[in-house]
Amino acid sequence: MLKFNIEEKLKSAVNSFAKSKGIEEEVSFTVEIPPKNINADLASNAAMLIAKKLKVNPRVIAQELIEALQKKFSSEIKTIEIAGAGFINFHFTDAFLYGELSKILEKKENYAKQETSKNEKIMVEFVSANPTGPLHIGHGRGAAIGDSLGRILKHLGYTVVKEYYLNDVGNQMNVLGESTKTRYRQLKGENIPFLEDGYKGDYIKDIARTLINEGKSFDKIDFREESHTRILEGIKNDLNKFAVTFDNWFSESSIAVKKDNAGFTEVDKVCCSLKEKGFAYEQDGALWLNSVKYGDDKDRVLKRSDGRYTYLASDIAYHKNKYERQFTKVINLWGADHHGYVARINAAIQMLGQPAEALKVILYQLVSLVRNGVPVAMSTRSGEFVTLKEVLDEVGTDACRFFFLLRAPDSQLEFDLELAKKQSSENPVFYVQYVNARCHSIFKEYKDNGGKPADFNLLTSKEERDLIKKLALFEDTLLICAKTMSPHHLTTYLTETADIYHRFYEKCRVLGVEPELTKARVELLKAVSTVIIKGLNLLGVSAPEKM
RNA sequence: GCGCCCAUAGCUCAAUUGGAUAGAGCGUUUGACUACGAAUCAAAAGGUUAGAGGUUCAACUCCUCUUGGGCGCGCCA
Repeated sequence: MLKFNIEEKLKSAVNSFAKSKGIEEEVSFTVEIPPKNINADLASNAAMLIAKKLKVNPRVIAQELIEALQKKFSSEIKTIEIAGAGFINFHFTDAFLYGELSKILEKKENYAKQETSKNEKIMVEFVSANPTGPLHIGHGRGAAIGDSLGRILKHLGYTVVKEYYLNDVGNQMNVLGESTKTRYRQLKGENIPFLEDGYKGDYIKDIARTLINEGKSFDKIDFREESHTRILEGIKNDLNKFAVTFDNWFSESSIAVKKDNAGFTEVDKVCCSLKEKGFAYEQDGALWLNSVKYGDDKDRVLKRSDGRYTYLASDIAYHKNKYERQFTKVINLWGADHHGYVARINAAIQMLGQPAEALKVILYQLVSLVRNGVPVAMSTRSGEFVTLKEVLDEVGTDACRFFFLLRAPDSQLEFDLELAKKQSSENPVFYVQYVNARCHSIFKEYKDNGGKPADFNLLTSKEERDLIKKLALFEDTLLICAKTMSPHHLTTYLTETADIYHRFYEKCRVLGVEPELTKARVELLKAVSTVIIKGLNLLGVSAPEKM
């Protein structure tokens, strides 16, 4: 992991030092930003780890290491010192920090783009909610995480495709059609019972009502198709409102229904091939996947004894298709309730000849919805759920996305509807957006009357230095997000940056001081604004100039 | 019963993946608008990181057990 673009260089220097001491294996030391109370820009535990291997006093090793590093990094690092049990603390030269600032100003919204790893092609598959009902609040969390992760990876220079897998075949679609049909007849006055396993949500009634209003005759209506199309349209509208975009919509029917010239679907073919390779076998009239072989608890059915394929069979064919499209890394975002499914899909992709690392399933814990402290059940079938749209209408896209991206996917998220409404003016998203608004009102007032370029050497206060350092960490933050597959580090980073900015703003006047200082500070603000706008953009949050 | 995830300030959550005195927001208390936006800032209070052991120079982080919660265990999707 890079730290101020310098960590890698430091690491190799330390490793060659270790080698000169007779240590052959890599020393896995860290270079980190020290806690706030430590007066240093970077810190490393390298000496402690080397000393341990050599069984000598860490502070002695630290002293030798410092001498070796000092010469090598004189342009970036001003001083190095020993602290505590043997930590090595680094202080940057001003020139190094101003260089980072110039880089942001020069590259603007392309700042932090990476040149490496261009040949890696990543797919992020997320949401993929069944088109049997509107998106609810849980889907929203997956949507926010997947979309932002995709944006971040794209910004880092990877080729990224964000995809939605549409489960548009299977029994559920028939149930959906029947549900609408029954509602239609009921609305027409027929006294018939509703289906026991039907979809009970009001949206079904709405569709039925619309169909009645459109006046088509009953026999001519394809209830299944009409329901599917309308619900999908609603899903697309909600995602659009939520600033979530997809590069591709992949339909299950293209692998499970569509046949080739010989009359086989992709699902047929992949099952057949698994069987040939010995990964699947017949038993009790069904076809089983030998997923135990790759660590699953038990084998899984691919094809039922009645001849119908299971969902898993489709999913394997789908993943085969993904790799045929040359993705080197496939990321799936699933709700935590699907975790039992991870082992079998992992097994399956290995049977397809992929290394285990080619698939990464990110499980996000479900959103537990609370209204005035009372838990609200969320089931598409019970019809008793809160839709994403409802929440968006209440709290807005920016607040909703920021809120979802504030926490790690692993943490369970409690979403109190009443609280979310109240947060309209206290939500941390405004705290970050306010930074950009403040910058822009200064830009509006400022008049650049030419002259010499800005002199960053005038930016000497602690507040300015802290701000520059934080800006220079933007790139690291994105890399951490990519490494941990979670955008929430960026959300935290932006909040911290906003905090440092607001403190700077309080202490340092920009307008009305010496013209040269004003000029330098305006440039600093341009860099702040660039990073804040880009950061918010990667989260899918707007950065208005006026609020 | 078996498996996965989680437990951190009154509440909601962080902690750069093993580092130095565990941090934010909300809430509470006290102060700051006659210069760039007070959607802000300054300060205070709040912790045995669920509990007990273990590994380590160093544990919120890794291992074991206990307790408490969420979820999953179908020829459903």
